[in-house]
Amino acid sequence: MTTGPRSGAASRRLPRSFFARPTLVVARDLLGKVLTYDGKAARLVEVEAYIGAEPASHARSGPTARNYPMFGPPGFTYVYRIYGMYDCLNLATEPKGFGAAILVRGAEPVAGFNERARLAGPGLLCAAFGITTALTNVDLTRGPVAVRDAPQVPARLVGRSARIGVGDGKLFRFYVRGSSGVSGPAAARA
DNA sequence: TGCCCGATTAACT
DNA sequence: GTTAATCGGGCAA
Repeated sequence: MTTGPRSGAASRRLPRSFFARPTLVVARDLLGKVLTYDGKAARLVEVEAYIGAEPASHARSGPTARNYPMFGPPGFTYVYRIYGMYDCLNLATEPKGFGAAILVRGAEPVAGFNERARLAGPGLLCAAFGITTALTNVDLTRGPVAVRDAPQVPARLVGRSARIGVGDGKLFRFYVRGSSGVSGPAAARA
């Protein structure tokens, strides 16, 4: 996999307790962690938080056949299809009576991808991984999709901004400054 | 049952 | 900056 003293040993999955915290804290801490699925691995560099019944969230109208993982236990996936053609991966957070999840928007390839793989953008990331809505509501602590521990990104490299494609001014987007795995124009990566 | 539109992306002008 | 691709969810009727 990666180089380093224990390169062969796969790092451990993040435990349920990692996700069972306030969503904004989980979002910030997810930067630098490694998403794995189907022999592929990528370092997370851009995420967005969606918390409760705010208008921008799929949870705004309460639980439905699509969004129910947002209302379920922390540490499960929520995958939805957007514009009829792209899938987006979310990670449910917080033990709760309201819907909350983190949208995985960008990552840097670590292993298992071809050289041209592009993971900057939620639709592209899922397409590169092969993640589809069939993988919604799977347990990150036991299922085929996992998030593995890795060193925290230093605060000086963490950017925060409004969410992409969301009109409100909430600073719920977190990203790694300067990373090629961050979506959007250059200004959104600085 | 129909209509509108979206947590997107790429390919235009 | 604008628009097409493409379709299921949510709400009005």
